[in-house]
Amino acid sequence: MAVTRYKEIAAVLEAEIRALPGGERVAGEHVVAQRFGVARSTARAALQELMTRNVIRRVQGSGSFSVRRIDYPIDADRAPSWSATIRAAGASARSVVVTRTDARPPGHVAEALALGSEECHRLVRRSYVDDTPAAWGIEWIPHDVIPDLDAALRADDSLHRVFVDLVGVTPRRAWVRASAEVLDAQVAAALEASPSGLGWFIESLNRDAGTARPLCLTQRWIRSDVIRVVFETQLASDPSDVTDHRRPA
Amino acid sequence: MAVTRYKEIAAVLEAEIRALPGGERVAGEHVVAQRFGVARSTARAALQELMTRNVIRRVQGSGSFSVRRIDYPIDADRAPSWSATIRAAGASARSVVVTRTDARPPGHVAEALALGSEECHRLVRRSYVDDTPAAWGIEWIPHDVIPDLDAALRADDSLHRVFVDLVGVTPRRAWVRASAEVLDAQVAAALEASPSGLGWFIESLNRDAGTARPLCLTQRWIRSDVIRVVFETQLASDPSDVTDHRRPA
DNA sequence: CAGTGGTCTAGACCACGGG
DNA sequence: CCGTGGTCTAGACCACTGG
Repeated sequence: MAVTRYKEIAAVLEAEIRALPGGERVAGEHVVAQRFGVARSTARAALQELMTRNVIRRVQGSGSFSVRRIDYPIDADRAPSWSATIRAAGASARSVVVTRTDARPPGHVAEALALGSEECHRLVRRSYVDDTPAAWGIEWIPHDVIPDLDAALRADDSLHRVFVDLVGVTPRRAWVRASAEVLDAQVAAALEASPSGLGWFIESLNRDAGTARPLCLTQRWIRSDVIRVVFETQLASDPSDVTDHRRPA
Repeated sequence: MAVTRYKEIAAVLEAEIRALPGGERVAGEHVVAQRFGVARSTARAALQELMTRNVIRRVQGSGSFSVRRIDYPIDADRAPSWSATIRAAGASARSVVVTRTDARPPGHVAEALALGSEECHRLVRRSYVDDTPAAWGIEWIPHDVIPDLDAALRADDSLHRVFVDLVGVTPRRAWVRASAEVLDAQVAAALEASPSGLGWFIESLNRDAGTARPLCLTQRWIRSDVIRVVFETQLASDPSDVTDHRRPA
């Protein structure tokens, strides 16, 4: 139980920073070194510690900033909407289209969407929380679900709202597969995250609640320093929830 | 896109270490520094990088060792058994009882187990993968499910086997709540993990598959450098089968 | 341009683990 | 005891960001 200087410093700073709102500028390495009378590398160790604990975010050339992490709950009953989920947590959300092309999806994606060998929309989007890039990934959408996707997204940047308002369907999560991963270099760059930062990889299929028609398959990486993903999953039948759609065969 | 020395070194070492089986001793800081002709702190940065990427594990006073991460899938169909899941991944598994007491569970636990104000078993266990502590947590078990838990666990260290063989029930996951967290100091110590290491917190309820009787509520922390938890809220591998028992009302 | 964080050196002392 | 990793110093140069 060795008490080390940099952890003492980290503890002091953490208490101070936790009281701050998110996005606030905090003391940098040189300032911390001076204030506590240590070498810069020691001050740096303290700030790195706070970064791994998701207390601050550091941007080269710019500074260190306090972080407010967002809870992102995933369960079957919640609407599969990035913007609605983020806004429910009290932050601002937006998504931008990076590319929109037509492509043949990978085998298991085509299968999930009940496609044959035909192409479908391949939509690459980046999503933000309070103007921080937090998610990046691909949405695979069959052509017959939304013929003119470009026009639809000009009307509303929320894919969920496009489904509800323009297509007239109610997306619901059919299945989700998720794991925590070390982000590879390409994804980390797309998310403006530190290389070998941690994140979530989430793959999920949305179907229409009424007809069970496959609407959209999402493959998405999420920065775990910005988003705290929480799974709340009913897996088997629960007497308090013995409904027609959840009972095992 | 700055190429840095310690990342070059990390890349070289990673390629070498990935070819090794798990638990193998690898070159330490001083050796790496000599081999690549850099200061020890640079060699250290390379090894730290490999640690955050879950390529190696470092133990003070002992050395650096290659790591083989285990996949731990969670889904409705799989038996909720630590030992069975770990062994299915090709590693050795065991669990030891840390303490066994009677206690009143927290409110939401009592509710999930359909208990009133009575006490139940509070079982603290630590579980190992290849003799590395990988999981630690509490199992809450009603007295009427297993009256003499001590005796039962002397017969078999797998709680799942106790349920199946001695109690004659079939545990199945009813719900799961999971999130990736920074381990707090106490849990990190119990797992012999580095403080502020990363891990999973998983809370899950098991019911008997036949009667839906609540059997056990588990609150468990898992080291993410040893275990790669994968969530599959999946109904069936074949999408056409999904509609059978999972179609919403 | 000044200030930030990122990398790196060449030393030092310490805590810990195992033989 | 020796070798390991953990911490720490007091410098240095660099890349990047912002005004």
